[in-house]
Amino acid sequence: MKTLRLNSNDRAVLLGSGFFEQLPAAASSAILDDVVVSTHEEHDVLFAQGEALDHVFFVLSGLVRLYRLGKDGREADIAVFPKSELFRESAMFLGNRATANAQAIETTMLARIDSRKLRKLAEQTPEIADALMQLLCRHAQMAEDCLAEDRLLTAPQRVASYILGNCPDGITNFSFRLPFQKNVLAGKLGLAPEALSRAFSALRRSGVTVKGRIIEIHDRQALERF
Amino acid sequence: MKTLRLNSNDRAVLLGSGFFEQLPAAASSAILDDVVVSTHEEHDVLFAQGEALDHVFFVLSGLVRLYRLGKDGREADIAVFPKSELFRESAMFLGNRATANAQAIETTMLARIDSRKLRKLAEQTPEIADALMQLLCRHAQMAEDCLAEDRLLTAPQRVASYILGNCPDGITNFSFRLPFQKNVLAGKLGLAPEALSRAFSALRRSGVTVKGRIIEIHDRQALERF
DNA sequence: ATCGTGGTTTGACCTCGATCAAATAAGAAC
DNA sequence: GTTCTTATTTGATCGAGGTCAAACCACGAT
Repeated sequence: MKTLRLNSNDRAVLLGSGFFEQLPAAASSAILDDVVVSTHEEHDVLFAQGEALDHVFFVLSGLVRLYRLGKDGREADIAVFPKSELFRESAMFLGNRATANAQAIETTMLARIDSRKLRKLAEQTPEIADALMQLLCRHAQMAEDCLAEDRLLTAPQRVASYILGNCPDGITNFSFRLPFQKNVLAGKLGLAPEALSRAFSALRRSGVTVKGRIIEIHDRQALERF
Repeated sequence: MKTLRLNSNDRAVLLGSGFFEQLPAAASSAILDDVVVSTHEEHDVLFAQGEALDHVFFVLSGLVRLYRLGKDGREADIAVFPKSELFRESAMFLGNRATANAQAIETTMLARIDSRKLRKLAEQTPEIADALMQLLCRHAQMAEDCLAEDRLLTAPQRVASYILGNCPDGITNFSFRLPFQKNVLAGKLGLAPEALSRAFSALRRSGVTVKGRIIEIHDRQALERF
């Protein structure tokens, strides 16, 4: 891990993200004032469950996986954060302790925002508090969705749901490229890689074609029915 | 469902809860100013997925279950809220739409706080914003915990974890009464009632005794190892 | 005490997905 | 291209839980 200062490109990425977009420029500047950037190699562990965390993280580039360890060593993914996502904002309000491990899935650059300072700024700036609350809700919502899907859907249904989430409404024919390895998708969906593979092949008869990372849909209806 | 005004007893319950406790009296009063109380019978549906929701709810008495429906009609519990819990605060920031169904598990009284107003007050009062953020984090955390447990633990382990969560640290011998039917506990843990029953009997050999709603633990260590 | 009703347990069976092992494909480096 | 390495797929097996049915039990109503 190397740490650097924020350059103007990084700054642009930050300001263009969902979180900062809705803030007045002054508020953003105040937050970004003393931000530090750190770089991480694939597989690097960013922090571990239980550690003290005094930053909130923003993914400038790369991909981060949040996961917990079972006592037998198995891993369960909680979330995957792509470029432009802010994460671990909730630690700020829960004693600054990490409740999960985080790992760089690929070469990753993070912006680190001092959490104490951010919290203080949130107290003084209603817009920041509001943006934080929206972010917290979004993340809570994602966890809730995930929980519901785990409990209600079979593996092929979860995969279908993931595909549909990446396919604009109303279109029947569509194709897109997975933003990460199938490996990672499997983890995100709470499946073993083998199960994901089998799920894809089960979806083949509903008009889903998989070539490497490219997913093609030929019949949206069929997927929705699945 | 009948609606009433807030009486002084209700008010005491509200003010004694984790959320209001940390607020200055003036802030609490402002929030509670035009709160309405509604009463619900066992099994009443409070709201359904997708409905517009312009209140945040507080459980004055009783028990509420939050759940989603699968397209085959199966239900998956997202959370169970006991007396003194505030819930659906996240809808406030996500377009005031319910993302799940809610049902009274037993006779229940709810205080309904106007969400638009609460959001406005949060903008003006940093303490309220802060309390809301803490609440959001707690709920996000619960969902995350739940997801991790679902993915990492077997049924008996989840039950053990639930029991341990109700047992003070450091004590080896302990007993408590379930705050609801086994039925409900099963749902909360993502299990069929039969599976819960079998889990309990699997834990018997680790020193757990179940008599009706009373759970007795005779060997904390054994439970932790499970 | 008796009856009923609804919660809980037990048994039998079956499905889904985890796991292990092995075969393939797909990149990356040369 | 060739080779090495790492992803992905496929096959075979197994176990955790879901589901259905039936027995059991508790407790309130009569």
